[in-house]
Amino acid sequence: MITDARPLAPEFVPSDVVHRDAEVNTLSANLRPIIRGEQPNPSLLVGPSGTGKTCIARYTVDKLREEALDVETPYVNCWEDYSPYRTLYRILDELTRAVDIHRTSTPQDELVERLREYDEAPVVVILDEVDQLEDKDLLYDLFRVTGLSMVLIANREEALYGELEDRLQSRLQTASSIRFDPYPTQELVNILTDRARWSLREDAYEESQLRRIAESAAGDARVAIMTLREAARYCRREGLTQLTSTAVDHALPEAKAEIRQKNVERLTEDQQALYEIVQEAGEIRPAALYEAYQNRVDDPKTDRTVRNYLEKMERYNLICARGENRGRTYVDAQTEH
DNA sequence: CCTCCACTGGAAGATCGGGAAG
DNA sequence: CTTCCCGATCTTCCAGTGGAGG
Repeated sequence: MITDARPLAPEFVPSDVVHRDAEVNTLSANLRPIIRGEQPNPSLLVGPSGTGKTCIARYTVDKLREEALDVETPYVNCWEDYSPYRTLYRILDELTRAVDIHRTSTPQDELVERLREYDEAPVVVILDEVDQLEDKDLLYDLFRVTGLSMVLIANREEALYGELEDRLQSRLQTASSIRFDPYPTQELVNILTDRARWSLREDAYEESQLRRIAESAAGDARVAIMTLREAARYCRREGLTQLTSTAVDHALPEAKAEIRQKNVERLTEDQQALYEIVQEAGEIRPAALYEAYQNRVDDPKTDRTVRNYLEKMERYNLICARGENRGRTYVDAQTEH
């Protein structure tokens, strides 16, 4: 029943976007100075996950490239490349293919210097999940590179601004921020209809099934599309030719589990042990957690290191830290409501 | 009110691994 | 080969926070 799986992939950018005209237009207008050879102010796309920020950023930047031929548009996901060094490396890698940059032994300052020297074309960097960047000073360096402009993407504006120093804050004042809200159900249905039309056999789905998916996705397009994909896979496994209600029911928890599983796999052995303990306990106090951890692994790290792990796992949305100081407990994000 | 103490998280320094330079 | 230098990771140290209990 699947004719083309690509439109169901998380990173797919459609050649035409729906329901985000205003956002696209604002972002296009922000970037327009590039065509005249001027440097645009940074743009800041803010909103919860699955509201189309990444998609619209990539889409708009691609359009810009069609109009102004020599624009480079490197994309960095700061969740994956969270250290300043890796972010810089990724940008340069996309710009120059980084042939002679070796993973270590090239100091960070030199990477910045190379970015400054790059003058072949104006550069628009998309920094996705920029609130996950652990050292925001890098933004300041990037702001000062002439010929480089930025599209910043963050879940919550406060999370970003809260950590910034004054000099960065004042720089970001000039940024125009574009707010993304969760999709209403009908818009999700339309998005799903497009994806289904591009990727599934025509007679394989009905709008009522897509609507069920849209309703359960709570405004999150990523969850909706992943659910559709899981449902289609389920049908293929079971040899069904039609998207059924059973398939949709199966798909929703599976889509969520898949997102979770991806995050767990990225953890180290120690971190996975911690995650298991929290998962088994449901809710656990710090001292008990550390004690259980010491018993579980052969060569336990110090408690301070464990706190760094927990912070990281919280950013991955695997666990939640509830309360402060003495009242702190760690909760499995899955059972947390 | 005050003191205790479990807990947090910043800062600085040690150590590791890998590539470059000598 | 050794030495040097880098980022990444982990440890050590510690000031700060706020709830519990005198």
